[in-house]
Amino acid sequence: MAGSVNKVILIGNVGADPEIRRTQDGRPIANLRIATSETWRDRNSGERREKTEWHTVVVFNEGLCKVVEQYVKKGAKLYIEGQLQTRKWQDQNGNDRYSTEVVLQGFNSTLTMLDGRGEGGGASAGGGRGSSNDFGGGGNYGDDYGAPAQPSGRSSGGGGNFSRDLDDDIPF
Amino acid sequence: MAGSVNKVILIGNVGADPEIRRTQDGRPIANLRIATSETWRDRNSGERREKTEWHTVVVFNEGLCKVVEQYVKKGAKLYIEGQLQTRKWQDQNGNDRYSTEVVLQGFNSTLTMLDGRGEGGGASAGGGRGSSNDFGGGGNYGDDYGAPAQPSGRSSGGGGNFSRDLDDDIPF
Amino acid sequence: MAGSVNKVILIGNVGADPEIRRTQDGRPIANLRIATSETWRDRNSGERREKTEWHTVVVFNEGLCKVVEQYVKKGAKLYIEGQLQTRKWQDQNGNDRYSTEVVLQGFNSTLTMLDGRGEGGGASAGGGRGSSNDFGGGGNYGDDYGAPAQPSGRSSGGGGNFSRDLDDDIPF
Amino acid sequence: MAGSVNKVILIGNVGADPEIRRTQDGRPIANLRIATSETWRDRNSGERREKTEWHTVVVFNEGLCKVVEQYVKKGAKLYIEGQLQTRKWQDQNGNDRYSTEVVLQGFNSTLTMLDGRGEGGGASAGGGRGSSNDFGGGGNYGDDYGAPAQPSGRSSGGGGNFSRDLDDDIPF
DNA sequence: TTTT
DNA sequence: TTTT
Repeated sequence: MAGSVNKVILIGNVGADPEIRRTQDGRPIANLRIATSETWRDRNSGERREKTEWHTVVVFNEGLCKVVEQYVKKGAKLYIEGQLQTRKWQDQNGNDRYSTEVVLQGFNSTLTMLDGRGEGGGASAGGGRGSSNDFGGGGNYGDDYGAPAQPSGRSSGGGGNFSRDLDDDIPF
Repeated sequence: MAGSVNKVILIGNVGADPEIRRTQDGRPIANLRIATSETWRDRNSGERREKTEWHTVVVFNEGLCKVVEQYVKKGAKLYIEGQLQTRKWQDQNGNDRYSTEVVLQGFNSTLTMLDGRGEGGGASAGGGRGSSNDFGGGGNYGDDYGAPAQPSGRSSGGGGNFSRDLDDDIPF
Repeated sequence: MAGSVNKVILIGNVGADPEIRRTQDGRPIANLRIATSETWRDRNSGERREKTEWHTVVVFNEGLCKVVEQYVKKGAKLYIEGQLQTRKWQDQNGNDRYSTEVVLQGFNSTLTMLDGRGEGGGASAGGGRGSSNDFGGGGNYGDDYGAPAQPSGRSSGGGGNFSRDLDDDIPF
Repeated sequence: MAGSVNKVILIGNVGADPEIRRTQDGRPIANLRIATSETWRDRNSGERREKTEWHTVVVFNEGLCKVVEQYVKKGAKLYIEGQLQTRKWQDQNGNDRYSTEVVLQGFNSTLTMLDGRGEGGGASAGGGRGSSNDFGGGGNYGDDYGAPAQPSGRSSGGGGNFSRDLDDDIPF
């Protein structure tokens, strides 16, 4: 469809240390659970109330996976920009089930660490691909094909085909 | 949780005429299905490929429900700003199921019509509250409590007019 | 114009303690300077480079001004959601000058503190309107007319409690 | 600075046919003026009011420049995702002046056509670089280094260094 | 200078 | 399962 946009922006905390898995051809995939929550005061009782929402985030982007692997731990506060994607899968009874995830893949995805935790080294989001950008720990991690928007010194993406052929391996 | 953000931005087309339902106390709730899609050329085969993603959007906001009721039809192109929310429910076998929806509710939700279709009347998004803003059909529909951000003639929550007549007092 | 969107999202640090000023009729206006920056490695020299961008943020929203006044200090990390606005003014020689600012005003503006600093009390963003929501310090501060998007205990603009007790009625 | 975000999202109409200029080494730069506007009903007078905001958008991204060159005309409705950037320049009297622009450059920039105008051909956003994606007219144009987020068939960016050494050539 |  |  011409002219469509599918964007999710989250700021929240990671509920558990991320799981990193690998495809058959060696590409990493990171799974995160991120909590966002809202607090308000009930207009009748005056009590403070809170509601927490849990989001499943799946990182296909190689550079961002490295960042996740190296720096993201349980409790980390993250800024995430990705897309909504609903996967269809079958449960053990053969019934269709659907899981909706926030997917970080491709050029418009971002993951940024918002607290100091896990920093220190030389995180490389675009990393390992020769001319890639080397973002500092806790920086703004562009995706594998990405280059930061800035006046000079842009890197180009690496090659390689990508196949998300393991959808069914990642139940909700 | 302090400092969390949960935001979804979609631009897409409505797959069917919206359903409007009502709560026991008469509030409207609109359900929409919105499609976003991406087109790309396969880097191996060179074929053009497309992937469509369907999103369930639930509008709790009364003003936005009115807009949906009056103007949104199958095929309409919309800009949506809402939140991710996952509901737990039981299927007929008593098994837990989860559905993730884009919810439009509260102050940070928006629904804007991006094509001319369905316009014409005097849609009132803030409607029914006396001093509310009356957005024209196809305009930018704030929520029930919303006021457009602009320099003059702004309405405040409880009353009183606002005039940003001091623009010149705030040099760069 | 039908169907337009004007949105700025910033995460950055406050460069100096905010200035709060008041209009003749007593409304507060807060001015903030926020820095965002990007780091990358120059693809030729291999050097690490950084570019910092400074943004002027003007908060017209009363509730958010209170938050700024009470909690935001130099160095604070903020999430800001506002609109771009360009003001015309005259310099001392009578020449037209333009300044572009990120304006927080009206229903679609947000300011959220992303670090623990300056928190503690009972910041009230929706404040001063009786039934308003009372967000805790460091919470997600809706605007003056705002209510958090959540299933129950929502306040509506003019009155009446809201209960999304029909969750189960809206299967996927 | 670790963990910063600088993002502008606009939906608006193009005020005039875009200007495309070229750097000394042949790279295109497109300048657009985009209008967003808001309509509301004055809460005192009941009159309908409107305020239009004009934005200067500068496209450094080669792929997006091609799209602009081929498809974007006066009146077109666009979705833009870019960054805020303030340039310093000197006026004819040698005084410092500042212009703030929405810059489309690097991995997190997008330009999408929201109306049917100008469509038809085989717009190529990533185009002309071998393995690039070929988005259809009116599609979602990723940037030069970008690939659409989708399960398979991703393309990588081309090479080449980029230098925005012509800042001063683009006064407001 | 756009658009409705 | 996070965080305040």
